[in-house]
Amino acid sequence: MLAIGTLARRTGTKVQTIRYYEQIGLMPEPGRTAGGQRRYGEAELDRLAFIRHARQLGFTLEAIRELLDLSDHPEKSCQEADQIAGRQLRQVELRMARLEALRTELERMVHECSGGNTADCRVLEVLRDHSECLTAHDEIGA
Amino acid sequence: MLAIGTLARRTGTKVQTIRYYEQIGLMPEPGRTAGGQRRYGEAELDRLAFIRHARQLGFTLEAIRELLDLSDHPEKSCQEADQIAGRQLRQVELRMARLEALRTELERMVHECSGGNTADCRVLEVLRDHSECLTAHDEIGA
DNA sequence: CCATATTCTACAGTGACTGTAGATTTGGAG
DNA sequence: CTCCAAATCTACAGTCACTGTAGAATATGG
Repeated sequence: MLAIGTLARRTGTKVQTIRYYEQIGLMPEPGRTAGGQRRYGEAELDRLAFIRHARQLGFTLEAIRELLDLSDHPEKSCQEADQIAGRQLRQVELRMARLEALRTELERMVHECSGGNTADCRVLEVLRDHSECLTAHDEIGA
Repeated sequence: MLAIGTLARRTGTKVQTIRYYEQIGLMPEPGRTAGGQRRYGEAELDRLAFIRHARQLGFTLEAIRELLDLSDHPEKSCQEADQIAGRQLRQVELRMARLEALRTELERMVHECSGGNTADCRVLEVLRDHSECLTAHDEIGA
């Protein structure tokens, strides 16, 4: 029987995060000791590891909820899981493309800055005038 | 004199976002009509455009606050602005490296999925067992 | 003058946690 | 068995950068 702290250490999760997952229904309500502390088994450890790994791959908790549901029903078609992963892949590719545009622009800003005073700072100048940008970077939160 | 909606349209910002920027002190309190509606001038338009552009480049509002402060004092050294931009560049590069690792892993997952049922779905299998990953992807929120 | 569009304030909600306060429980040493 | 420090408990507020909502007031064109 594993205490919540052990589970946390083994999966690289904060204790509060585990309780949060329980609260939103991603993790099941575990058994309790007489004193009211949570005790977990191996199944819960595996489930939490699954969740954390999916988070590391950038899946949202909603997507993870679906993946866990699929994983709980081995007779269901794999197609859905494949679609979720495919969607995630396309999102990652999109974010990379956007970041690439940002990188180019930032590099240019930094390299062109000659180090005088802010009156003719290249960094600030580019920020002031969008038309100086070579690449398009229209979305926020890329 | 520009109404808040005009400012919003011209800069691609939501009206509430402009009020939010005012609330946190990023935008100044503008003049008001007799009826209490906000009216802006060109200076505010420029300032908002600066903010939005910096947001598109991924700067946090805190970094933008510093950049605006530097921009307001043309006699200060450019060095600080350069450092902020450099920091942002390194962050973007880090995020790109992480996303690259994710992309590799997701691609592998999706391509190896043969389309049976979830019992032997490659996507779910990889999520279940971290050791199957070829690349390291340790940080969440990359 | 009136209808419609815009703006106002104030507050709650988002996602995915993280942090805090104050009380209780647990596990091991003596 | 007693004591103590570490871990855990609940409940709630805070983070970031917005976004959405309700209900009232204001502005504008016909």
